[in-house]
Amino acid sequence: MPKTKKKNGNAVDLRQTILKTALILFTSKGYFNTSVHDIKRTADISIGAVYHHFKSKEEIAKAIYAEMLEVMTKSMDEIMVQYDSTQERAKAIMRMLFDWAETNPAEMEFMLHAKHKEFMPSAIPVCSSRPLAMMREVVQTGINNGEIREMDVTLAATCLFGGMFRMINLRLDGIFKEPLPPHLEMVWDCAWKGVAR
Amino acid sequence: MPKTKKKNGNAVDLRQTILKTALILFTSKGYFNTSVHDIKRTADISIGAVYHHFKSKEEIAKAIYAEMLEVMTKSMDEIMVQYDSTQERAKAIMRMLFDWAETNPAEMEFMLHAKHKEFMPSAIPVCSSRPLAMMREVVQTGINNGEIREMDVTLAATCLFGGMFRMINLRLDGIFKEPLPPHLEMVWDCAWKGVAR
DNA sequence: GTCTATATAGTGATAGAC
DNA sequence: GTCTATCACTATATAGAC
Repeated sequence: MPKTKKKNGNAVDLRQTILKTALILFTSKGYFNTSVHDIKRTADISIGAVYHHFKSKEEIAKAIYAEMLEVMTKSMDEIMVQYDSTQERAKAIMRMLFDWAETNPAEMEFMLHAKHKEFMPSAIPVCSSRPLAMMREVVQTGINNGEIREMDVTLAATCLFGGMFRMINLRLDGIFKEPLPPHLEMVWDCAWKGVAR
Repeated sequence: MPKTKKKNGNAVDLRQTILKTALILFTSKGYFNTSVHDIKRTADISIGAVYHHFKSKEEIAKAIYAEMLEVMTKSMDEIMVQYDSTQERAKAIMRMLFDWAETNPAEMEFMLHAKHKEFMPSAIPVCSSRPLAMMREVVQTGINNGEIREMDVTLAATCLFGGMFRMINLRLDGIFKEPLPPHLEMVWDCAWKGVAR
């Protein structure tokens, strides 16, 4: 029975433990209200372990961000393959994000609600990220093929998805008390009516 | 010629200078990236002066917040008096906020974009504030009198104003490059089509 | 009411034993 | 690879002179 030095039981990948713990603290208390000592304490590990896996607190946040962006991009890609029309694609995106808000609230909070610029000045803004760009592309395609009215892409994308983003924020903040997925049809209907030709 | 001890020229109301300086720094660098020494330095006053007028850094933020909430409430009240229908009222609200985003970007940024809970844990959330409540009331009235489709108020309000809020955020972040007011008609049209009966 | 100087506490990060 | 102990620094806030 090989001995490792950790006092924790299952520290196969301490890295993931740190990321998970940090995410929870960052989203519940905020990045700046979370010290590395908080992370260490909550994860029940030493500060040396934290700094062995990440060179700084900011790097932890950046790792969370990058991982989440990758997952989102992958899901978007699948939607693009699975559906053809802008209407179907946009609705599938909305469904996916509503679902995630329920199943991965912390991740969603961190991606959609956090002010990344303030603690990860070097990271690319969410707005310029691949997933968001894909959403605009979906809308642009819709404008080109006549599914969506002629107008500025950014404006159209914002009108189409703005209500959804805000619903998610309200939900994550605990203002909206009910799970989002059952309201998909209604929110989608309002959004699509607004921009459809 | 009466002598005062300040080294600054026009420190009639140093309090306002502090608030204005703090607002700019809070919105440009973020609350946590702004130290009281930053405020002191930028406003070219002493730290003693700051702490004479405000008992803590958080109190400065709370003062900004309260002042801004009051102004917004007042403007909302005027809109309620000036217009009768939900359609007119909601559109007037949108116009007002679009205008403010251009004329008072820092104030708007602070009100709509900042994560108040993280640095003013005791302040009431924007969502529960008077102005936001009034927006929901406008929508509720619209549902009652048939201007807006039958549905959950929060949901309707979010669908109606969600696009607008997001446009403002994009604009304040510098993602959307053009002034918002000229786009009012388009955004309003999308929003209203979505929820109108 | 405004100033300078300082107390106090906690932060991000490192050193070096094991 | 994980630990403990500690550094260097910066932050908020206070004390007390003027």
